[in-house]
Amino acid sequence: MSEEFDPVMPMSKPRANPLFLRDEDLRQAMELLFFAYRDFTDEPDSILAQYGFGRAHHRVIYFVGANPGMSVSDLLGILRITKQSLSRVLSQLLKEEFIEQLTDEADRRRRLLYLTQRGQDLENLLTERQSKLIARAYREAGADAVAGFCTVLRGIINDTDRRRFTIDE
Amino acid sequence: MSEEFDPVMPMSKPRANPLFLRDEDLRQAMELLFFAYRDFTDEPDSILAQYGFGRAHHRVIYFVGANPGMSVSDLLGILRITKQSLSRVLSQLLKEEFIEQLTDEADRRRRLLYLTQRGQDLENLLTERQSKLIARAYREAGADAVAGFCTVLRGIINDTDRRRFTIDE
DNA sequence: TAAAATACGTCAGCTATGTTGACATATTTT
DNA sequence: AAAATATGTCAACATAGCTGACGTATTTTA
Repeated sequence: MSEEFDPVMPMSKPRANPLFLRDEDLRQAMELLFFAYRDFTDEPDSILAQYGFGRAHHRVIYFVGANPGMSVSDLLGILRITKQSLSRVLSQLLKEEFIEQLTDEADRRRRLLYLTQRGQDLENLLTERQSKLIARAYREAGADAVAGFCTVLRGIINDTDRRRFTIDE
Repeated sequence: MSEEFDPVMPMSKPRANPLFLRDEDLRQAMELLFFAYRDFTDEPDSILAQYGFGRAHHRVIYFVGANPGMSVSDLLGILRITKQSLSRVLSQLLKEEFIEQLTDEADRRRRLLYLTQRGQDLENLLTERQSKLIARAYREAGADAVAGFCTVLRGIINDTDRRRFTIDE
């Protein structure tokens, strides 16, 4: 039953050309994603904890910061969680004045979301930390690697959300 | 999207380094990671749900599958959760015979973890799905992009765990 | 214009997965 | 013999998902 694989899994670079994909290469990708995502969220998580917030609050703050005036249903579509789940964190953020919502006068059913100054400050703090991590990795890797990084990640994302990311720029 | 503020331009070296990192590029990276990780875990999550398992079970099954004979503390070190958290999922997996543990005869305090046939079957199913997603993205992106993808992700991972991924050319 | 659909919110309860802290047991190291 | 290590367990708690039911305001549609 035990396959006698290497316990520490030394992995090698995918070799060139006709892109022959070994199981090992694919496993490496999965582990890279696991470790990178774990470390990517680590520092924000500890900052948020000081505010009594969690990663769910971060997501809301991040996306509202990136898309000021987005509606609640826009946000639900991005996060892919239920409105009941969102409600819990959003209510907190509204109550503690990190986010404010204004009725859309063009469709008064809709509530448009904005960061308050407080929310903006927290967003800046969180994004700054993550930016530094990414920026360092980007600089060390170089422009070509960055392009490849983006290309592969886009390929992992479903067709619909992939359209959020244009290739040019 | 608002570009009225510019919280984090990496202050370091406006070098001959050709990599101009704009706030927008860094935000794109964060969003790519968010969406990719969300979609990467989506299909396994629904398979696991049919077994009454969650993502935590997947991690245990995955890493034990990749490192047969690893100890409980090895696993704790990778997952970075408390032993109490691990205990809950590990106990379930032992009880339902997806994992078995054998006492290490060289150090009888240690319990070495292995997948049972059942565990192996589930691991195969889950890994197969994720492999297909990654393989498609890899093939569409090409070998150079794949290399860049790995390089950047390695750069995001902390120094210690980064050593798991050696580029032995 | 009445009915249906949409956008949003809320109450209640459940599950999964993380946390601390305390304590126990077996085994190995000092 | 004492200390450190590896593992396990009990209890209590928090975060963040989920389903289902229901309510209200507003817009769209038949």
